[in-house]
Amino acid sequence: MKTFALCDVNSFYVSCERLFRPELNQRPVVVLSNNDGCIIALSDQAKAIGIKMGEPEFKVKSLLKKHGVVTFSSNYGLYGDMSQRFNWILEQHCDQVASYSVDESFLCFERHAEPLRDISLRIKDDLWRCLSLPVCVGLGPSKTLAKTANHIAKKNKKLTDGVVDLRSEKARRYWLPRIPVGKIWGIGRQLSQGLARLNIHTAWDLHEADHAVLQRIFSVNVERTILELRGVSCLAFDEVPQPKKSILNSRSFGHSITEYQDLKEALSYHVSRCCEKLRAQQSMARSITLYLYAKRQQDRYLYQPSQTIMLAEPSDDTGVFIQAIETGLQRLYKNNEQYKKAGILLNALSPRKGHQADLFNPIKARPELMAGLDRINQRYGRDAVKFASLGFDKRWAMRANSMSPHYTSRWEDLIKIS
DNA sequence: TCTGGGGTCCTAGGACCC
DNA sequence: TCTGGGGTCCTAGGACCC
Repeated sequence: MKTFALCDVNSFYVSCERLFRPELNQRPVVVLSNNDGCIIALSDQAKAIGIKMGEPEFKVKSLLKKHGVVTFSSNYGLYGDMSQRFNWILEQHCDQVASYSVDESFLCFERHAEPLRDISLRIKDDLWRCLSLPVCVGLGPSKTLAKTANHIAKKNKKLTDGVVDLRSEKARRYWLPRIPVGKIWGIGRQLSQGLARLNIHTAWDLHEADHAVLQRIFSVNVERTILELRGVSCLAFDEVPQPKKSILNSRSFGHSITEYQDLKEALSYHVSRCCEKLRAQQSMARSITLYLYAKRQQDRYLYQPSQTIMLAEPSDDTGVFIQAIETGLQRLYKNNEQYKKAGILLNALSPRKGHQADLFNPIKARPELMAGLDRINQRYGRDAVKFASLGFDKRWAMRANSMSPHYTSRWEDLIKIS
């Protein structure tokens, strides 16, 4: 019998910052999103003050100040590196580890000598001892139950010691009626409201519901969730990450932008990042979409034009896509518009291997040039070599006013002990 | 004045075909 | 006044996740 475990780091970004600033361990700490916009990670102490996940920073500025909350801009270099180390430790305890996101991984146990609760507790101790990362572990016969168990462990750290096991019917009968249906993986706000109209309020109510009927009313996903709650595993383990089916890169600007040239530089930057990811997973793309965002009002962009361009054949050459930007941007650009954000989406991806060139419409591919570009930039840092259309002053650069050092990934940021 | 970014999957609807 | 049925493919948009 297979058992899934979900290991999830508590307040991951905050915990990464605290590793190098242990004096902050009992203090309220928050981490801001890109552009120092929203709060995307909070310590328990910050939650206790009443700060909420996802809130814009400017709205709680006075609260942060009043309680002396320590604020960080997000430092993705650091978090990415810590995430790798997190997985290395997990791999020492289980030979099947699948990273699900930067701060959580699924483990799959099929044969194990010890009780899984003991293994889970040891994983937890090891992560704390080696990386100062506090985690909770959820166990279950399906991924959804493992996720749910993890949620329960987080909400009841003292009672459960950070490990909850939902493999037995008895445990499910006890816990599922205590979980609001909206806390189940895959049930968001809309679905919770729809389910409430059918008098389904808790995870147990959903567990008991008729899956075929709910499939017709909602979708196959809801049906799958119900089966998973009953312990029938429907979601694959996916140890090897599947290649992405679309690749997106976008950023809000530090200040609004009106000039064509600045937009072109920003879009060229995003295309460069997208193409790097594309080549890293050995894919080619045939479709590129440019997005511009202008004027915000009450939670949404008023004006959000986009242009999709289909190439004659798939490519992974940054230069080819930069040319496409020019075409797209000329169609999109409006004089005097205040642009807030721009992005690039690559779609219609296919594996590079086995790619067949168009006999009648050849596009000059330069695989050696692109490979060289990637090698140089990996070694000497991002954009050590770049296309001229990226420009040189990054007038659109985002704000990041309280970034911590790149302790683990830049020589000059190494901690010095004197 | 100030509101993140990167993904996946599903569904509905239109175009098109026989 | 009356106007089929079935299928595929593509796109846009929404819901959800972290």
